Amino acid sequence: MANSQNSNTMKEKTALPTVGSPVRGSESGQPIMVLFDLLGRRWAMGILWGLSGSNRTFRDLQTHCGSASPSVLNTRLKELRAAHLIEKAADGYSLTEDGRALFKHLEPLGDWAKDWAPTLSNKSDL
Amino acid sequence: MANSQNSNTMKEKTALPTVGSPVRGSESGQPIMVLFDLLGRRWAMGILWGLSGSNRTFRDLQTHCGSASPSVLNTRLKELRAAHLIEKAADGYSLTEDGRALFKHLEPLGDWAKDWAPTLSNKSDL
DNA sequence: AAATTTGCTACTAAATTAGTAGCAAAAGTA
DNA sequence: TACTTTTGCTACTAATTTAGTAGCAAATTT
Repeated sequence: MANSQNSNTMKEKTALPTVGSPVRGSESGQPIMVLFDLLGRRWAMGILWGLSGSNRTFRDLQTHCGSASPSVLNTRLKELRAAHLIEKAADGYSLTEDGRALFKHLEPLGDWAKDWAPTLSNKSDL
Repeated sequence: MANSQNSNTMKEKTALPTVGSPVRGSESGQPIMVLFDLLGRRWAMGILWGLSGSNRTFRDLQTHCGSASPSVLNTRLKELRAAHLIEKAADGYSLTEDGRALFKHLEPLGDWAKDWAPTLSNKSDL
């Protein structure tokens, strides 16, 4: 299959967030904001979530992520790889050590969200 | 000042994420994805972060959030209020109980990010 | 009662994402 | 070996979201 991505194929418009530089959503360039910029991009967290269970191929991720268009999915995969949160394994994409560590912190949010989410429909007053 | 926002002034195009319905970034409508959709929107996490220290007025948030344009900031504030994560107090916007609980889970990410972020510049190979 | 500050709304431009089509390399099959 | 299917993308246009600027009315301060 076409693994045509060599080191400098990424002709992105969107800069990868880096420490010390202003990122989308913050001028500070503080680590937490860099992280938030990255994770805030569409499908980013969904990908991490999807890979937490098992490795997945591109096509696999595509269907798992509902309807993610290949262009966005691929862009996000590149970014997450550049951020060393995911990597390519023999059987598809997988979380790196860093990615797994991050997921550990993200996971509790899932449980919290289960309690929180229902209140949206109930208390909703806007 | 103009508190012209009565219950149904929100003529948004973007739907507020709710449980059970597909959200941006996921078709599942699972709580965690609803949360991610909400938090993933530009400035959302930055606002929570900003309010975690102290209450802030609209204008205050604007400067704190770097350069957030009033339109986006206001949209986000409405969404976060609808999600019961923030609310209006006498001295500006503040986190609700839910918001504070969520922040408790988000906070550790800040520490983790401090260790992770530097590796971006070092290991970067894309 | 001015002057200033606050909390927005409105509008246009720029950036990001969605969505569809398609193709070359790899893998599987006969 | 030749053929078929699957995988991993790239390219392109349309739709949606965000940025950015201007401005105004209510509240607050002087």
